[in-house]
Amino acid sequence: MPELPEVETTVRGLARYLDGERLTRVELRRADLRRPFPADLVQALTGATVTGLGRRAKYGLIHTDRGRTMVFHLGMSGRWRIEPDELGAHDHLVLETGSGHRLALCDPRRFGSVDLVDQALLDQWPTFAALGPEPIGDALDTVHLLAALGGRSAAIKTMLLDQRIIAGLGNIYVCEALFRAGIDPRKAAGKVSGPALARLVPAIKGVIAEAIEAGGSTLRDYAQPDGELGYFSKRFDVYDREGQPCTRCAAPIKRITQGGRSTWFCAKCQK
DNA sequence: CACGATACCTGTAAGC
DNA sequence: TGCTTACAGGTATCGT
Repeated sequence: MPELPEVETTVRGLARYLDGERLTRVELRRADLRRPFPADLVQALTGATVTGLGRRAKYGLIHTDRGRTMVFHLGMSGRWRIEPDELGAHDHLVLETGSGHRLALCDPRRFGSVDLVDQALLDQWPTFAALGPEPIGDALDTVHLLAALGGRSAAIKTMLLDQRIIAGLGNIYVCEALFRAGIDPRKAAGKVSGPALARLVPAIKGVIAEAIEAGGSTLRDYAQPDGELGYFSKRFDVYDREGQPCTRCAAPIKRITQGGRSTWFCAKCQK
């Protein structure tokens, strides 16, 4: 489910129910996701007031007035359910607010995670310290990509999924960005030309920004307990389109496996 | 160190 | 219909 745009949409949606709210009840319904929940999670959050929400890469941030931030990752299948009619087997963490809202972190595959981090130390938190620049904003530019990818022999597709190179790109948007930039996903990262990397930067920023915008435009769906989160509903150019015609040249889109994951691309448009 | 393979876990869809 | 297999939006870790 969630790549950066979906996490951003999720955080914006959660803010409407959590920002400024006191957490009156915190319930853990199992001991772990990918890792155990923090031992003091319930104690740390119960009675705390949410002072703001944020996002770093694919991590969502819920800041509290106790100086601690709940950091959540949605993994492959995670989402927050708003005002669920009833809780199911995959609703692992439940928050209730002073205004009477109830939110449940639902994650069937349990690849997600929840951590508690001192807000003042967030940037130094090892997980965050290792991340590359955000794909949107000024931090990502051609100079950074030239430096980060220079001399690397792994495929550009695989490198772009590495959160140390760029923080927040996932399989969908890497495939889409490489298509927009006209870059063969199989090409060694260090052999992608400067002009191609210069095309890649706006391709990445564009596809991410459009996806966030699309998510934001369907934010009202967020309030529906079983509603989808408003994923990039626009038709993808290549993702999950094996055998279908390229939107630019009509050649059939190909699917290959790289690093154990599917890559879709147009062999004619991407060199 | 760089890189590829594998593990984690459940649901869904396709194939036989 | 029922069983088996492949695959899914991510990340950490283990070999080589």
